[in-house]
Amino acid sequence: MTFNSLILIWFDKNKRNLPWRQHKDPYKIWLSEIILQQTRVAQGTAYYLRFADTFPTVRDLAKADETEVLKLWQGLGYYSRARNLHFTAKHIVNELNGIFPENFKDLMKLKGVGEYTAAAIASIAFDEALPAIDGNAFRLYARYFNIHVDISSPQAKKYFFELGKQVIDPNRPGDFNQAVMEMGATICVPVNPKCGICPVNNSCEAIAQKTVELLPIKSKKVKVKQRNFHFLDITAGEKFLIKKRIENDVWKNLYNFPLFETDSIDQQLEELNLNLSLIKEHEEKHILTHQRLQIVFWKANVDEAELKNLAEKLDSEIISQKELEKYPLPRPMEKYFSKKYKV
DNA sequence: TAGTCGTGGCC
DNA sequence: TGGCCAAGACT
Repeated sequence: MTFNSLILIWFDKNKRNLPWRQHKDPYKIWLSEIILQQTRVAQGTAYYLRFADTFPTVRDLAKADETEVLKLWQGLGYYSRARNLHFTAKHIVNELNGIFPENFKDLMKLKGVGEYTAAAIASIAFDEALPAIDGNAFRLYARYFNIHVDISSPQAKKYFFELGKQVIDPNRPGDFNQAVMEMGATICVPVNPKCGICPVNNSCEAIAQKTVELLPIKSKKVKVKQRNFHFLDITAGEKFLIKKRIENDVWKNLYNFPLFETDSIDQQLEELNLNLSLIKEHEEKHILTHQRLQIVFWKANVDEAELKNLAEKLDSEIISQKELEKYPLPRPMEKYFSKKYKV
């Protein structure tokens, strides 16, 4: 039997019952694909259910404020996905008359939709026979065909896309793409792949050549930058300061305490002529893909007049605990508050 | 095109 | 523990 018929048979028998597989609504397919970018099904599913429930149609999403969308996205990471999701929803409603693009070429024009996502939506929602090449597809194809092309090289995408076009099942392109991904996510996993129960182990070239553990080849390594964050929890009674992150940096358009990024918080306060007595409340390191953040939470109790004064100086807002439900927060801030207000 | 963007799970 | 990686896209 051929590669595609074997994995489709396997998929029909073993596919997981995931909520976005219950319909062909392109909006919901798009929503699920954006949420699942660089995200495991186990982590993304709850977010998908919340979004689908809160915004059942693209018009509902377009009507929302970006802050509301980011709040619902809080904790999922890669927040540009949420910003682009919202931008694109408005674009579809306002410029495309609320009609979702129905082919790969037009889907590619949407912000936040690249080759993978366009192919996934086109194949799943509109039966267009184009391969969706994600990390799973790279790995499964690299092993099955014993391909030693560096998947972090620019040519790799094109190479695997062309390969995928040759093996995709034109009658069931959406199921084929999902079968490839599901195989990669559950059988052909990066470490200790389950070759013993793999439906294509008889014809897998990497098994034959004993190269399974070597593939796929990926040369690019990430450089990790070290940063020191000092968050200031400046409170007067129930109120404290919070500030929107508008710069192009991590957590853009989310909110955090007034922040000083410095080796010496004392020196920083002196330079700004701020006379604050700070108590170290909490310290932790927070790991991001390209950054290692050393975070210190400082607390300062002030009176209401001083809080107002500092809000102006630090370009911040004054809010209270109850209002936090509207403010999207980076994970460390979320954890800090959940500890602070714990019963 | 190389760097950047989160969080969590696994070994 | 630390490194790797996940249904990638943007600049």
